[in-house]
Amino acid sequence: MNLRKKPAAAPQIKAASVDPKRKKSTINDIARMANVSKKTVSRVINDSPFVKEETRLKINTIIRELGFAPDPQARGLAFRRSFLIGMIYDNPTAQYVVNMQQGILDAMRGTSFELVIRPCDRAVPTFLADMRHFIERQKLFGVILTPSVSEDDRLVKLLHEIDCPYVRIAAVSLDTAATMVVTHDVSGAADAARHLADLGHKLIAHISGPPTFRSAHERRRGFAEGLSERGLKLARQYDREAGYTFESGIAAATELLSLKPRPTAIFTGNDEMAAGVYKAARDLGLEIPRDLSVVGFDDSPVASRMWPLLTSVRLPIRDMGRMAAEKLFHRRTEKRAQNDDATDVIPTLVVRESTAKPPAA
Amino acid sequence: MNLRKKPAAAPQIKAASVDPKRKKSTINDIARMANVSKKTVSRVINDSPFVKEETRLKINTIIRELGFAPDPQARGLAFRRSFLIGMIYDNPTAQYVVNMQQGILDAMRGTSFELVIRPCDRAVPTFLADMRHFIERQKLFGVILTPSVSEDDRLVKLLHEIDCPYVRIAAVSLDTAATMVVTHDVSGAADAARHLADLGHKLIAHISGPPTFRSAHERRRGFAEGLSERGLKLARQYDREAGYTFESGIAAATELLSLKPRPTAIFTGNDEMAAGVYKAARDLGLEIPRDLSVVGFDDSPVASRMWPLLTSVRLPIRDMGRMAAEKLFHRRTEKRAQNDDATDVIPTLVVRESTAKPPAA
DNA sequence: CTGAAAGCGCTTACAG
DNA sequence: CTGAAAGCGCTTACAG
Repeated sequence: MNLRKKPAAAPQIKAASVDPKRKKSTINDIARMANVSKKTVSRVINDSPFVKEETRLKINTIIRELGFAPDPQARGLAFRRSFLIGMIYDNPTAQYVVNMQQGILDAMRGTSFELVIRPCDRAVPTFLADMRHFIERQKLFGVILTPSVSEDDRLVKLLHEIDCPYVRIAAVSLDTAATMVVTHDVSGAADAARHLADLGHKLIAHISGPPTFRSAHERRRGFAEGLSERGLKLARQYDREAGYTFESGIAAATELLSLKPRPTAIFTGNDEMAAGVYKAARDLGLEIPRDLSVVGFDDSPVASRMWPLLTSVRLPIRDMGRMAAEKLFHRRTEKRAQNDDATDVIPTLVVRESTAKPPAA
Repeated sequence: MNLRKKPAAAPQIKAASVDPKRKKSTINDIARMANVSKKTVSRVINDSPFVKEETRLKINTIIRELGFAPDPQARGLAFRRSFLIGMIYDNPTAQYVVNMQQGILDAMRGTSFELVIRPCDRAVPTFLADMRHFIERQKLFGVILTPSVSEDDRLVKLLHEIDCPYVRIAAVSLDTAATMVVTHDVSGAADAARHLADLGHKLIAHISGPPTFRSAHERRRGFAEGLSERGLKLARQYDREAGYTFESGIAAATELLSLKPRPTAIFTGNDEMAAGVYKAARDLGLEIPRDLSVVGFDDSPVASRMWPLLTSVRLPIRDMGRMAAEKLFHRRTEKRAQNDDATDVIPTLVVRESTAKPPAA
């Protein structure tokens, strides 16, 4: 810590407000200058309706002139709740995490909240104890949960027990509308299925994510539904489970592509696995999209760095973060009514170069 | 002291400690039970040497039994400084940001600190005011700066003015050793140069990052130095400036590859631009590495998703985050001596498939 | 080595 | 609509 102490500069309040080392003003200073009690200043800060308009105006003017901002720590101590929002996540995709953080920060701009981040691992034995410790100790105002930790019922139960507000982001509604941002992965996956069917594919395979992810189920389900709309079926032997990773995508695709008849199209549960399909196809001498069409999910940056550019299903991650944070803030305000509605997000299919008509049989 | 709370087995403190809604114990409870003043408990919490060993033991036992953890907000209010570490960054690469966050969190595990994140844009007019507001309002314990915002002298000047401890991560030492984690990009870039020279390349080009990034200069300089060690020179027409983005990489590479004689190798300031080189090469019908060798910098995940796998220079980002945070913590302890040493990070060249002998002339 | 008092900057609970 | 008192859970400054 930098311990250099400079003698306090200007005692006068006037010149002091330009001096970077001036003592920051407090609610007491404002109260004194406005000739009211600090409690009244507190009322203004907290938007209490029980303040005469004239008083409020006077106080607000002084606050603005002094550039006063209430100390969140002091406020938190008295409120018995901090102004910290926690983001709890276990999504391994960096771009997802960063976009989500950005979205939450978008919503927090101009508020007195700050974002504290908390990656976690649901598999460690101390998971729940860690989360509880984190939340209670910091007296978090609330938390935002992203998949797959957002699907963890033990955690949500804990949140209720310790009375911590939360918003969950998930592929399907798992909770009351007021706590959910629902991404409807089913719909995006169905788009992918229709796209492939409409190109003329019949031998269509799917590589799904791990069963511990709800999104893996939803994407698979949506894909199957989309196919059946077009009179097609997801055949058992073309239906593989993998782990949302590049390597697991290679393995699953290698098996799939050695089948007879070989599928002419593969839809993967995320882009990482699609990259694995690319690798497996190349190793087998297959050309995309001539010999094989591929559709991913996420529209991550790799999707547009791959060659050929990957057709993928896009979710507006940043917007989702913003909406989740807004929901959390509004849960304590009069806007409750409108926030009791579910927040729905519909994915869109981004068609690029990795899909084409099936090879002539 | 170690403040991690273990869900300790409930002692005589009755069933309350199992009840999730129990009132959390405070320093007063501990004091009462230990038959000492709260000030003495405070001394134990803060590792003061002026406590009798016996007293310390007794108090620590009770603390452990009750699973007591001091309230960071109350502590912060009294200390006039919070237990929040800020990470301030403007690096656009998601993987970089996430790895850095992870590293900082690694160092914070088991402490009472939390990480608050703050992306920023040095170009907006309110940049300095925003940063100041952020730091002063939250009374941050300290901040960690990553490139390129770590190179901003105005910000560092502000940090001194408001007495905020900081650690800077940068490609070259810009400040006193105690505040720096230096990544020595020069060394990694020189490795890339030697690697290409040793393969037999003579017509070697470089695409550098934007001049606003110190790393862009250092990587270019290191590359030129590595070449000159091998008796080669970075020719003017083979030396291009771009923007660290995929698109700018495409543009620069397209120009470079239309030159006569065409360069047989390109070193790019980061992997994103290397991906751009891949694209440009493909569009021109050139095959990597047969017709063109490519080396990137960052060893980001795309490097091993591209085809052929990209040879790239790797920096241990997560470790760098951890080291930066440790430096920040230790600046207030007796370990000062050892932390006054600069922290040096040496990049390593990861050779993959994108480099080979130059085509026979 | 230990403690009683005052205070950090706010809000709650109560009173008017 | 407004205020005086007490308190949130800690630490500092002082005293012994």
